Amino acid sequence: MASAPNLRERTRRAVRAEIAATAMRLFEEQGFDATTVDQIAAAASISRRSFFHYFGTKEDLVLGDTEALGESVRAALEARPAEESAWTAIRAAFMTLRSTEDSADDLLLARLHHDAPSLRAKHLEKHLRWQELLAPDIQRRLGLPETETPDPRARAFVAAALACLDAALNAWCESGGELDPVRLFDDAIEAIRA
Amino acid sequence: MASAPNLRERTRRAVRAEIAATAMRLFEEQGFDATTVDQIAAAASISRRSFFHYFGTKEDLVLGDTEALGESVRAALEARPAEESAWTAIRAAFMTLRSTEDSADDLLLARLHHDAPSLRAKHLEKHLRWQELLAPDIQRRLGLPETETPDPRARAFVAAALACLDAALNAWCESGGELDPVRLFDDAIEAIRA
DNA sequence: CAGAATTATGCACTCGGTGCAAATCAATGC
DNA sequence: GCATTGATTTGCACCGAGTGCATAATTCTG
Repeated sequence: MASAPNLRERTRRAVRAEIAATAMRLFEEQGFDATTVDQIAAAASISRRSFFHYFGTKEDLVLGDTEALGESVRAALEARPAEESAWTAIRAAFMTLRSTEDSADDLLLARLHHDAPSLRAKHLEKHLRWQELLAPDIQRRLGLPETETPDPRARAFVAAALACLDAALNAWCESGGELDPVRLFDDAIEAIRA
Repeated sequence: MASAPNLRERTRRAVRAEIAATAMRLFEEQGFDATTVDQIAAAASISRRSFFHYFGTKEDLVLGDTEALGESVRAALEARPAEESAWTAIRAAFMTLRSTEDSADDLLLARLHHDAPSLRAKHLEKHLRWQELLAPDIQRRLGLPETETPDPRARAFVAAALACLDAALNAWCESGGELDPVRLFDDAIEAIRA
């Protein structure tokens, strides 16, 4: 579906994919910070300037399309029945993320996040963005009145849920993929609410 | 206390304070991102290179000493009675932060945080650091066994508490200092645990 | 006051990122 | 098939945050 609109779009996607692949190879070899954009561009046979036409920042290479993913989570959240509690609804919405990820190279991504401060920073900023996206629906489910700017309680709720998600994924990676991420997530929530 | 050990230390502190003051003035006038380090250095009658001897990054000007503050919170947390629950203990530890802050220019700081993405990023990284600092004590209070690397549940707990703190302070700032930050914080916790 | 230790400064450099203008190349109408 | 149009590629010059290094100025110590 939507495979070949025209040559332009096809090559654009292909080039983008190859840049990302090349970059990941380099990151794996030398680490994220030690790899420069010039190296990536050279390895992908592209000019430095063109690289920045495909990816706005170096971090974008490893942190996919934040906005699109956030929107999909929001859609999943709002698709849940209205009577569902905030926790069960957001839990279900997060579950939709699992399908897209391939556990094979997820460990690599996690390892990158570990030693690259700039990556962690952008990752957290992504969460801030999601916070704004998911807060309105959660606000409804918490029984709070609608407001122009999200209620701090809704914001805190979403941030806490994201914190549980991060902690779970982090522990899952540190275990080398052994532990069950869903179980870790549920345990984290349990710890907070107890 | 510890006022004048020698001239070196005294001038150092004085210069540092004046750099910070000058910078805040410029930030207030032009915004954080629009103010360059060269401007700050020039306005403080100091060389650009010397600026970086006083502050490692531009963000450090507005985000005080992360490590020291984190340590003080950790000390406050560990000073709480061992039987106290994780929530009440961490709440009490956070309260010790209130005394140091002067509500007058806190609103300015919050406004800076708002339109400066790099500041928000560093702020969140600070929280990550605190997470590691506070997790061990919380882990004990949650009745979890000791581990070398913190239990994800403890990490999630601390992150959630920090999220509540941030949401509360954020709402407090947006209200122009009208709302009660403690009340906001407690309400945020309540929303999560309900 | 002389020598050791800090601190201040200038300089050159790296790296991420952006604006601009010229060149290249695909899509479209004729 | 060809010219025009519009997007893409590229090079170039530039900026701003940091860093390493060597030198000069200054404070502390004997």
